[in-house]
Amino acid sequence: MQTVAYFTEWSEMRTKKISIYDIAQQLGVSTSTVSRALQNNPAISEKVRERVRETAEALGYKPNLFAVNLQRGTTRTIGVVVPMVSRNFFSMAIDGIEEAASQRGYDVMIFQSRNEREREERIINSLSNGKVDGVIASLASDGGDYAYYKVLSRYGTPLVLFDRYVSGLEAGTVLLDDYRGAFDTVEHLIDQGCRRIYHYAGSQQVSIWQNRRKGYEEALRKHGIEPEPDWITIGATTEEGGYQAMERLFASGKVLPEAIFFAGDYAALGAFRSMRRHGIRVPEDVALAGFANEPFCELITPSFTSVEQFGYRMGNTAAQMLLDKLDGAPYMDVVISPRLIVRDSSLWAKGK
Amino acid sequence: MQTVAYFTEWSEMRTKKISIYDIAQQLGVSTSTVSRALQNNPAISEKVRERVRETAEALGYKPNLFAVNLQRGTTRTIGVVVPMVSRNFFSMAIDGIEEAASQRGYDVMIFQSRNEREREERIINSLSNGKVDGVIASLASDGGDYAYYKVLSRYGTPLVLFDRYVSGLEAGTVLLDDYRGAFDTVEHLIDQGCRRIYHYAGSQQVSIWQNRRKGYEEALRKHGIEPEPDWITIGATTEEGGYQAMERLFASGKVLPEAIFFAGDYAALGAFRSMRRHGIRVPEDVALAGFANEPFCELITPSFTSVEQFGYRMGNTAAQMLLDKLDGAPYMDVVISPRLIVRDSSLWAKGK
DNA sequence: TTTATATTTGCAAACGGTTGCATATTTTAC
DNA sequence: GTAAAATATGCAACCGTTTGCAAATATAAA
Repeated sequence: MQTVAYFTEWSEMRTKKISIYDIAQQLGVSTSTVSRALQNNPAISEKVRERVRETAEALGYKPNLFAVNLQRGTTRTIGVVVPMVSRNFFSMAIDGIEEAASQRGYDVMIFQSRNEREREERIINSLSNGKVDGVIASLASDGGDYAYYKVLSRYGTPLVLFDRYVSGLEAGTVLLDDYRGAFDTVEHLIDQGCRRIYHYAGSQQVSIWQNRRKGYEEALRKHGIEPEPDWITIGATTEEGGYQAMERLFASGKVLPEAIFFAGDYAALGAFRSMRRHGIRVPEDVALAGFANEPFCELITPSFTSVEQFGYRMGNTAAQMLLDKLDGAPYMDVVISPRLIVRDSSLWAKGK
Repeated sequence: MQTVAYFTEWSEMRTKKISIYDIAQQLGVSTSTVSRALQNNPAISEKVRERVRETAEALGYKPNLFAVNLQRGTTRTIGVVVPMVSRNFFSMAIDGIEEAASQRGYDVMIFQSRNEREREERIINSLSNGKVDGVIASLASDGGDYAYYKVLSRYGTPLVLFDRYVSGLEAGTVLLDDYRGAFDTVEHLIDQGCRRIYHYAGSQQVSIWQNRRKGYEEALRKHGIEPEPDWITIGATTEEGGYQAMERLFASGKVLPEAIFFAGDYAALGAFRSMRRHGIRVPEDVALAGFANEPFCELITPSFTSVEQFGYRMGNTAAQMLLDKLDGAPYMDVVISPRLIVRDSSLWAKGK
């Protein structure tokens, strides 16, 4: 008969889920004994514990995590919210997070905000229902009001922000010293003899772009150079953004700067392409430095000077901090020092 | 008093989790009514449903997912197991998976096998306890016995394999036509006039490296070239692996090939570095082609010929397939066609 | 008004574990 | 041999929802 055939097939396919009840029954003990035995509770005699373990193994028992979580109110899972997993910096950070988490018996859930506020808000909201024990996030870049992050602290879900952050949130932070990275880079360009140094910056709503800009400005001032307003362009730190900005500069007919410091490598790449199209040489005509040390920086010709952000380290540190917090430790604010990596694209002096 | 102070502070920090019980109490109805109302069950009068919704909103109610999951036996979460999230191909795939999943209301958990069998086995085992509704995986590369994947089907957890797979598993697959990608690449090299074409291959335990090798061999044979055994080197498809292999070739003093087809871009990169160290020009002396179309391929000089794998598409398709399977659809086997992208590194003819 | 029929709601049993407390059993001490 | 202490196990409540079934209330038909 049809039904029987179906049933047979089905029951062959998957073995019934077995619970502590099944073990208890088989051994003629209570479920509490089984539960305790499985947790190695010394209240249960070694003999019984051993037999329970054996039958559990034999039956292929796996605890139902939802029952456990429901009871314990904890998930041993952390949520990670990043703009985009496929950006090298973030995938490195996730690598570091995953490593720390798995080492300490936690799982990792990944969510992408795709730099959209609304999406990030949905994610954070869905994360506040106990799905995860804690959250690590790098904010979406379009700035504004991040009040929705407060639902996390309201529901007692710890939060660690890395890379991009905003003040006023109850959270631990793992930040890069963006100011310093920018400062060092610009000072290096000045060392090369450049004085008219432009800056391509990201949205000033976001901490990291703000700080890089400040570092840029103050490095100039330290060396007696007052940056003029039109030396700074604000735009998306994407290849497209950099390309368009450069094209506009060419179209304007203005004299080119001696160097440009880009707040991101991809923007630098876009601008570089535009320069090449116009026959401008790097670094001989214009020196160029980026930020993030994307893998392509050392491979492109000329290789790009950039700032290493230590993504793996940042992610790993953020995860450690979150897990420590879950163990009762207080929040911390960690600042990681970036490293300027000088390559060909900024060696203006040499080009002379 | 200390204790009181603590308590006050604490109670200010986090509001008590509120449950349907609280709503029920406030409204003087039963929890079943609330539960049904929240699910828009028509058995509950519109009036009551409305009031329940309102108070739920007012109280900031969020359902406890563990209770729901425990009851329903489903998690709306899928697990993803990849060798390494920071490899471009995989982070693109994860991007695609996350997109498909979030669109259909699923969450994504990420696990890294780091190409270690033992680690992968632990992950798969932990995934079979109902933590996720289904699994998408790309196998760890050190080959061998993948029997541990069978626990998934035994527990009724659907599985979709992408990129790297192994036969004999009950699973859907999303694969690249690696054979075709290799075949096209090698034929292109032959077009360029190369005949002594070497191949740097990955572990022959793994489907993708096997197929790329086959594609290589058959393309040669099609054009009347019989590949000699020492034309093929097997090793890790990493920068280091490629570099070392190339150094060994130099050390051997043998005559260089006209072209080398690498099973991976990073291996090609390593070999390229070795060549540069020895003053060998690409493509004039030796043409070179890789596989994966890593972002650096188009940026390096000379730009690298490679094969695009459509990571985002593969991940997205795998996720769609898994979610369809969860909705009762059957497994499928999808094969995606790669695209050869010819760049400077393989233009041997031009170099002549 | 009474009875039959819808329409609403509540009771209580799951789901699969954990754990405080009581009970039963064994061991030790007197 | 009995009381006290230590050890080993079980009972039952609980975590927060869902849902089959019964009960209560409202509506319609007779």
